[in-house]
Amino acid sequence: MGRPPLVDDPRAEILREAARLFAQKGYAESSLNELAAAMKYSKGAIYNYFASKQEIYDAIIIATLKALYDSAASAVNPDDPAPERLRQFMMAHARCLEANYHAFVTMLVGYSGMANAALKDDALKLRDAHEGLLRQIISEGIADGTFRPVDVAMTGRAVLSLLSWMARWFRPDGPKSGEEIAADYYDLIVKGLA
Amino acid sequence: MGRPPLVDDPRAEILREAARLFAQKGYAESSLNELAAAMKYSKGAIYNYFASKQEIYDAIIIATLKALYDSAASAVNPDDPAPERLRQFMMAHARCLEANYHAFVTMLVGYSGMANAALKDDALKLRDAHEGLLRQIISEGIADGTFRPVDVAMTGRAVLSLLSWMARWFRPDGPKSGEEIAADYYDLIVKGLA
DNA sequence: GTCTATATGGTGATAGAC
DNA sequence: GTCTATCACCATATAGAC
Repeated sequence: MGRPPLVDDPRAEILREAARLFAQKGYAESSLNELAAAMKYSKGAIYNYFASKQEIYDAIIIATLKALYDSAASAVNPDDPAPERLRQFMMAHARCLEANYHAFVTMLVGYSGMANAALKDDALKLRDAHEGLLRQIISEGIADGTFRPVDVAMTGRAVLSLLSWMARWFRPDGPKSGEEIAADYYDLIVKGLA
Repeated sequence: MGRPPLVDDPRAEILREAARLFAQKGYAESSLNELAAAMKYSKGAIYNYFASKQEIYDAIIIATLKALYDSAASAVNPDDPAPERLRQFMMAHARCLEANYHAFVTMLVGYSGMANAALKDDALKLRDAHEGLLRQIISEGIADGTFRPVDVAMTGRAVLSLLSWMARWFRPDGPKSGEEIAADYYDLIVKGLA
């Protein structure tokens, strides 16, 4: 039998470290030399787990989108009224961003070309599923009269804009937690400014 | 006397074409060969107007931030009530994004490292001035009772999140103009969802 | 001012020993 | 599975003719 890996789960470790690096410097600006140095691996070892640099990036994006959708889907309780479900959706997003901070930043700031067509398709499906969940909440809120008759697509995009942009300015060691910020945003979007 | 330039304003032309390229592929993924080819210039000619690729990027960011601040400052009429000024601010942002679409995308998606420390400082000052303008509108709206007593910094960030994220999904040839979207967002943020 | 040709360095990826 | 050594390539940037 072969020699055991140096660490428990090399693939996961590589993805974690790569996300940290990509978030800091951007995808193209990060070299595999840096990645190898940061995790005390050699370039050769990395290529034993991933066929290319692009494959590492793709894996980060897919895993993060999947985590985002799963967190939203499991946080939203279908039996609750629409406003409460919207709150659950937003809180889950913020929690997920906080838990996968570097991956979210990578997704926001990095070059967004996915090489593998099948994976790109998966990514789009996950994003659509996630946004679809949100739109359904808004639609049902309008249908039962708890929300004003707003444009569903536009309003969904507004909610996702607030949450997505968090990756740009949020800091894990900042004064407010992700959930606190999501709660503030929920209040603002539901009650409005006036 | 020397030979005249091939085009009227080579520097501006280079910046325009570079923004288009950076927006499409990202900063690091774009090469000066591509840039030169796209504008039927040679690499050597470009280096006559900019000392480095980084200098081109920096110039795009500074010019865009300046245009954004100027457009907001000149659109907001100090004599109008806070809600109307907020509307003016948001509409100006959307107009500016539409008019400088590729530069806004470059600013959003590109690698954000500015090499020149002085320029980086300028960029931060412009951004702060722009955000300060927005916060003042919100503050005065709260002070005179037209807005609820919300957290000013948080609310300002929310408004800028909506507008900034537009660079990610807005398409100049899409069904709605920038101003129409800004108007929708204004309604949502002022009236709320409920 | 514009071009072609070139210097220089670092990148992603591979080969092959252990 | 991990490493070192190396390849082939393409990038930014420069030099110098016109």
